[in-house]
Amino acid sequence: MEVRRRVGLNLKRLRIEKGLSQEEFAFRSGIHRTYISGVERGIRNPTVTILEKIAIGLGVPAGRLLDD
Amino acid sequence: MEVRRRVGLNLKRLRIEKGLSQEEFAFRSGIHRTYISGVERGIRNPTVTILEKIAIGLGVPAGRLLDD
DNA sequence: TTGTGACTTTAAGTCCGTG
DNA sequence: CCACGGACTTAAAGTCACA
Repeated sequence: MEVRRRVGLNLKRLRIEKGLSQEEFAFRSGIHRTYISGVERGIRNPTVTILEKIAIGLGVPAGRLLDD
Repeated sequence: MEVRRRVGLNLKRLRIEKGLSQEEFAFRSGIHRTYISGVERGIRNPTVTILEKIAIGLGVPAGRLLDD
């Protein structure tokens, strides 16, 4: 519940830092746009394989997505 | 696929460092013992909420479980 | 450009057990 | 103490039309 929100905020922050829209990022990471939207809003509970895809798309270590 | 193995190895290493059996750790972290077994062997794809439970049980930040 | 509800398919996660 | 399997319930993965 709480960790999901953290992941979502980290993703959103890092994505915007990269200057990417959700749609652009979705394409880069190979995940559907609406799914990315759900992760950012903390309503999805992604698995580690999804976390890895997101991290690769952002160019950061996967662990960064779990930072406080 | 690869990230799962990493998580499993990290969990196993940290759990053994704590001197805990899978069963003891499963109880501490509130996860079923057979599931812990599967995560350690890399055949499970845990969600971030499970990752958090595991990290709390180990007393480490959740991101540590994703270390290389 | 993003949020949302609804949906089907796949896998997460639990519980019983065995060697 | 652990790997592993079968059967099961719940939730995630993945997609869509529309606001």
